[in-house]
Formats: sequence, C-alpha cells, structure tokens
Amino acid sequence: MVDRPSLSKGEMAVARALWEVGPATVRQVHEKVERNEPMSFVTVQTYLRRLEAKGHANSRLDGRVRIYSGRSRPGTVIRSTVNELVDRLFGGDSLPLVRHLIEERGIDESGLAELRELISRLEAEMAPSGRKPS
Amino acid sequence: MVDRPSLSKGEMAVARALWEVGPATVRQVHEKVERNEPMSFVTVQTYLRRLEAKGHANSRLDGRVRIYSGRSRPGTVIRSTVNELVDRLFGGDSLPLVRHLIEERGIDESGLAELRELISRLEAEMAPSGRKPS
DNA sequence: GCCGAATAAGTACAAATGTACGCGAAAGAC
DNA sequence: GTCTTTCGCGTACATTTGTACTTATTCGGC
Repeated sequence: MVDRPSLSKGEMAVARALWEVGPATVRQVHEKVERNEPMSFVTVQTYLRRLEAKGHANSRLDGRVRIYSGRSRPGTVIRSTVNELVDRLFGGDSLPLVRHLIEERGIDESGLAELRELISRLEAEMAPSGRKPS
Repeated sequence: MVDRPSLSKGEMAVARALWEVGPATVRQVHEKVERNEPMSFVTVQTYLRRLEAKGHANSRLDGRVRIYSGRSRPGTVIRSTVNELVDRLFGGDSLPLVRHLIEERGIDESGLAELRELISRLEAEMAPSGRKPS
C-alpha cells in the first residue's frame, strides 16, 4: 500500500465531500462542500488538483468537464490520520483518546449500546485465550 | 478561557516534551524530544519561542538560560486538537473515531474493562432521565 | 456564426510550518 | 585576562497550506 502524503485541513474537507458524492465534477463537489462551509469554486478546484497530485484522487476529462473520483479509500486516510494524531498527542496510547472522546464529546444512547457490544465482543475474543491484541 | 491558536505537528511534539519535563531549559526539552525523534537543538528553540508566542508557554530568563514552562494545560490543548480532528474527519460525529480506535489500535484487557465501566456509568447517567448529552 | 455562461488550467501570493544558520554575549577553563 | 564553549536571539528560507484571480476554451442558445 502506497504511503501517500497526509491531508491538510482543507484538503480533508474536500476529500470528504468527494467520498460522499462519489465520482463527480468540481461543481458537484463544490456544492457538497458548501453545505458545510463556504469555499470558492476555484478553491475546491485547487484542492482537487492537489488531491490528485498526492495520489488521493483520480480524474478524467469527460467531454468538457473533469470528473474526479476518490482513490484512497476513506478508511485508509482516516486510519493514518488518526494514527498520527494518537502518536503525536498521546505517545501512541489510544486509550486516553477514547476516554476523552467518550467523556467529552457526548455519544448518544445507541452509540453507547454499540460500544458496549463492541467491547463485549473484543473481551470475548481475547479473554479465553488470553491473547493480547497485536 | 483564551482560545489560543492550535498547534502544528512539530509544535505539539515539543509541547508534549515540555509538559513532561516541566519547567526546563531548551536543552532539557531538547533532550526529552530527542528520546522520540531527532530534532536539532535550534529547532526546538524555535518551537519553544513559537509556543510562547502562541500563548502556550511562558519563559523567564534565569541568569543566562531561559526557562520555559507550559502554560496551557495539556488537557485543554488536547481537547481542542481532538475536537478539530473529529470535526474534520467525521463531521463532528465522534462515534466512528471511537469505533476505529477500539477496533484498530488494540486496547488491552484492563483498558477494555475501564471502558466498559465508563460506558455503564454514562448509560446510568442518561437513561433514567432520558437526557441527551449536550 | 456570435454571445454569454461555465469550466479547466495556469498562476499568484500571503501565512504557517519545518528546519536551521550565525552572531554576539556570557561563563567557565586555564 | 584571553580562549573556548554554550546559549539566546534575530534572521533566513524552502515548502506547504489556504485562498483565490485570470485567461483561454468550449458549449449551449439565439
């Protein structure tokens, strides 16, 4: 798996929009982005170009318009971004971050239920054999 | 609470070192940083100066050496950094990040136990009144 | 076949970031 | 009291990021 450069704030916003709308023209991505924050059309254009340069997007010219599509999958990008953050902020230990998120950012009831289940599953997975997570 | 500019990658590394060693000279901070990654002494100096400029550190001249000390407390900085990340990466919804962290980064058994407890507490807190988290 | 709207693509440019040099002052060695 | 080492501090500078204008091109309507 190629290790593409990580994304900056603005790039991330555009990338997210692109992931959500799927292959799309600049205009469509722009519209998506603007639902969250104001950003000039040309700025979106620039970000898309940069995303492509960094290998996070592909594009092809369809007649007169350029169609961009995501290349890295969200999961991958998110993973490396998060990993970077965890390393940087907590020296690689993710528990404090999880604690922080749960405590400070409010997760609703169904979210809590889901987490409870997830935790049970993991405990069940490791307890019998006593295996540690890799 | 003043809203200080957020920290960049490098600044964060130095800030963490500063928090850990407590009030210290550039040299001491540098030594701490270098335990994790190589970074030139003067670079650390620069980061410390920038941290002070951004209001995250204080310093005083003690004779000939400058003693830096953390100003913002780690919790505060971490909170805003994490919040920013969650907004950018998940549009403000922290659950996916939590899920990701728990699933992908391996939390050990005692960590899981702690989380389970935390979740129970929160569920107990909100269930009776049906109150949603702010 | 000309006009305006839309678009791609090049370019611009200030701010932030990463990384560091060099000078002058101070402190200790001798 | 000079020499050397150690610092602080100002400065530097390339790269990345944030944000956008401009120019040339094309398409659809008249």
